[in-house]
Amino acid sequence: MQFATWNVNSLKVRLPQVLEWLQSRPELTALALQETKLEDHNFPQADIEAAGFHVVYAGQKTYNGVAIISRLPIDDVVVNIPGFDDPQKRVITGTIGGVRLVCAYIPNGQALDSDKYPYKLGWLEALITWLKDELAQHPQLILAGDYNIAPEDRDVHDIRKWEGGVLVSPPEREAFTTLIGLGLADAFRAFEQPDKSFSWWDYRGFSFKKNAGLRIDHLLITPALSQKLTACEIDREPRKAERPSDHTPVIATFSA
DNA sequence: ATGGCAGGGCACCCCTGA
Repeated sequence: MQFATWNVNSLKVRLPQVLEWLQSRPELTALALQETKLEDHNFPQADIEAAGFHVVYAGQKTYNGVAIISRLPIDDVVVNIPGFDDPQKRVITGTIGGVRLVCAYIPNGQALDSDKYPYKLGWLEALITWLKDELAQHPQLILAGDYNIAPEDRDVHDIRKWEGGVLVSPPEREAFTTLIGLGLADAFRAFEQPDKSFSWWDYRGFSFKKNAGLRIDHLLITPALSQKLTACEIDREPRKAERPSDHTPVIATFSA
């Protein structure tokens, strides 16, 4: 079993790359997508199903939007965070092969003095509250997505350029630590990894070429899945494509 | 310190991203 997360920054633009990537990874069970930027009536469900996949999605115009593409059926689908009134489409959850997969696009926050920053912190609080319930019901759970949080300084190419801003602020990192405190593990850090491993690079200033990136896309997993975890990697290849997303996929592999 | 790139809406300049 293999699960991945990828912020595609517009599925309309990236659909061919996503299908090509899925075909290049026949062992992948399911892929969590963020920033589809498509209203549901424009979602390319038929194209994805024609390629042999199951798919569920929840989107809106211009911003946000999430989806799960899977080789196995997707059951018990929930959109957004139950009990949290949010007009933005940022979460979709389903059960795939006995694994509860939560696909989340955590708010960016924009700036510490922006209204979007308290929205981000409140959003994280609501996610954590709801996740406690989900975890009680699903021993095998993955919180996959674009967290918009670089958990540690080693997840930032140059902390001096980012400190004092969103993605690295202490309250956000504390929310990440709270998630770990629920018993979740950062699948990527379960293994020794190369220094300067990132999942996002700015489009500007040749950031990818300079590897001036951040690690903000994560797969947090429950103890029952940690026992089965055999690998976790960031696939940098899609970032080299023409018209790439600024994010690249993160993949976790589990033994049966 | 600033802007730089990309996508989308909408109607070409603005918003947002990270």
